[in-house]
Amino acid sequence: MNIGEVASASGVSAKMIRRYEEQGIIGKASRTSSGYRIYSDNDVHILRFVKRSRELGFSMKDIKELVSLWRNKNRQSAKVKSIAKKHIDELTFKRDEIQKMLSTLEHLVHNCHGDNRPSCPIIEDLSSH
Amino acid sequence: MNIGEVASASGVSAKMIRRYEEQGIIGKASRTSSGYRIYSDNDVHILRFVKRSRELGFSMKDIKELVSLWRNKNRQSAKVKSIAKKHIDELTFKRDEIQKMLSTLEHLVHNCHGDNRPSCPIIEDLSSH
DNA sequence: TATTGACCTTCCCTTCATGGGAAGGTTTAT
DNA sequence: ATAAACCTTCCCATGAAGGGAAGGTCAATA
Repeated sequence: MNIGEVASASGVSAKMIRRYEEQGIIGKASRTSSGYRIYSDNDVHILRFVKRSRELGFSMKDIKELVSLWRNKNRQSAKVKSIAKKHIDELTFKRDEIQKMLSTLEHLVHNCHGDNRPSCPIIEDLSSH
Repeated sequence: MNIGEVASASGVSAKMIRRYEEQGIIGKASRTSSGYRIYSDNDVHILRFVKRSRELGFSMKDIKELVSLWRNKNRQSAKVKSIAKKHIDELTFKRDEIQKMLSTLEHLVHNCHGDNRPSCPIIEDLSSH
């Protein structure tokens, strides 16, 4: 398979496949005599793993480690679990930060008439802190 | 006040104050004969407005508009409200995406032994999608 | 066989908000 | 006078992705 084929088979763009190769997340693809990258079914599998990891919000740094644990038949599940736990903590923090913003904004929006007059609790909040 | 003084008075870094000026979010500061920027108390007020808006997660593009509405005594609160509503929708979407990731991850982590054996439902999820 | 279109290659730029740091000029206090 | 603490502009980095240019390759069709 060339890069376009493996891209549509995996759902990862050709652009990102080249970038993952640069970053050492996937191995360097072998090349045809004219320089085109060549891929196998196994590469599709790896790329799907990366894609699923991204969907769960893992950073590329974490994914690099997860891929290497995946390939390591002697891995300790404790290592995988600790990466996932740390990620859960980060996502929880982000979600809570967003929730705090939302609670404030919803309150302000609720109290704003939203008409053609200038009086506006949203602007008042922004200018009074 | 020079930029360092207005930075500590407003809580916005000198770096960002210069950038906001570049982006047209705040007006161009006047200068001393040697080129140093000069600020007034009113500039502190504007910078705090910007800072508070960032704390509520607004984009710089939105903030530019909010600042101009703030200054416009003939503004329509409906305009402010619509910016805030759109932002609420975006934050809600983000929060929900994160929540979906969290629900999956929490389930996986819960089922992972986290010991020195390789068997791991987290890795299995990632490699089976 | 020649052309054309669809692919591939690398390289650089853009996003978004922010920070780091270099090189050089200014102010202030000792 | 000198040193510390400022200021200036300019370029680079982050993280994950995309846009697009310039040029090479491949395959099908006229």
